[in-house]
Amino acid sequence: MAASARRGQALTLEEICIAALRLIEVGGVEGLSMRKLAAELDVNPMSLYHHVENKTELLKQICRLTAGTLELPPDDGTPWPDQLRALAHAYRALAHAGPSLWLYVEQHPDVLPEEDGLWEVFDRNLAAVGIPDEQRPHVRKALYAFCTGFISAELVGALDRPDGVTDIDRTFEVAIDLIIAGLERLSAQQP
Amino acid sequence: MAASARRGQALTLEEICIAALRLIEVGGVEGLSMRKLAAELDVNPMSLYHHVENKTELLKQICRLTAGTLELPPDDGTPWPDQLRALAHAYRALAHAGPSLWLYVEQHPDVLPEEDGLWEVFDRNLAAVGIPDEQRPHVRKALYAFCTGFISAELVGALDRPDGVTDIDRTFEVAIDLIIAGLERLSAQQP
DNA sequence: ACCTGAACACCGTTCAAGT
DNA sequence: ACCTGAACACCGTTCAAGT
Repeated sequence: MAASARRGQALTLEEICIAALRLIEVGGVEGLSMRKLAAELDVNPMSLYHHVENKTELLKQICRLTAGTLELPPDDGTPWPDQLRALAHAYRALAHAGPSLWLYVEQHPDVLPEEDGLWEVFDRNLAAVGIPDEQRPHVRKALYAFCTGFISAELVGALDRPDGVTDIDRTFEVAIDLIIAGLERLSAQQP
Repeated sequence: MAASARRGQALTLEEICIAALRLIEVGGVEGLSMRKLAAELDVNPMSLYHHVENKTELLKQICRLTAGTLELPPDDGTPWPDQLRALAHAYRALAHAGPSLWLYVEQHPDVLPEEDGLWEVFDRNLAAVGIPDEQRPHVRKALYAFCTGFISAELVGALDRPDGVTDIDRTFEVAIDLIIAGLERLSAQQP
């Protein structure tokens, strides 16, 4: 009674990841269970452990897979405000493509090896702004925090409530404008 | 075989909440279980359900309890940048007092009835900045998102990594400065 | 009114046994 | 090499029975 007993083909890691992603986007990360996943694949729950160390390791794999699809703005001569805007939009688009998983990554940043590309884009553009070296790591982290903070607040519904204003895309633009304005002002203050 | 069988006194809601808070700060919200909580109180797990509807309702109670301790800056004549700074620091202090619970609230904003006081402080000060009515809801949400975003990123450790810079308090100040600078610039652009 | 034990429907994961 | 069933140690919660 081998694989062919329950299913035609052998189980693959890719197959597992795809099914897991489907389950996650339906029921959230906390709605994913190894047993449900196995049922989805018509397989014994324990078979999964031949392809994946454990549940958190599976999640890590999936997170890295989707994080790799982030489209970073290239290092052409584009003015820094446009590059920062582009990065913010790309990040938000990625979040909207898989909200549950994105929220999981936000709370477990250690699942990603290091978001090198992201920091590079920030640094390159902060240099263009004219932020002094000493301040750059701080500003870089502030930008990161602002960006993830907005998206996270949006995804969990924290921005739905205080009023009837529902144009969240507009709010995002205003938020970006605010940051850019702040950077411009810091820039103007530099010698 | 009543209460006196296992414990001297009757079980109270307050007692349950305190024990739950202790467990949460030791092992995180996901480390809290009704069964462990009961063990901590030396009580049958099912006894808890006489004082609390279920686990999520218990969490809601605890969240509301601690959220009530946020110290909002009063509506005296203090200049708006100072008031916003004070609010940011109060919010961060609350988060640091109970990181796990704070992160839980951040991902489940519906556990709090409505953060009225918070929005009032924002609005009052944005009026002082001179932000036009039409933009105010957007800017208000942006400020909220930035503030929670920073604290959340800090708590989960997302700001530890990119470099050796560890003075996170300084980073927080820089982030606030950046926002204030942005608001000042918007303010200057108003007629 | 408050507490309890047994039970149900779930988890993740280990381990020995199968092909 | 890959799959499986039984088992272990956990969950939250219901329900009928106890005082």
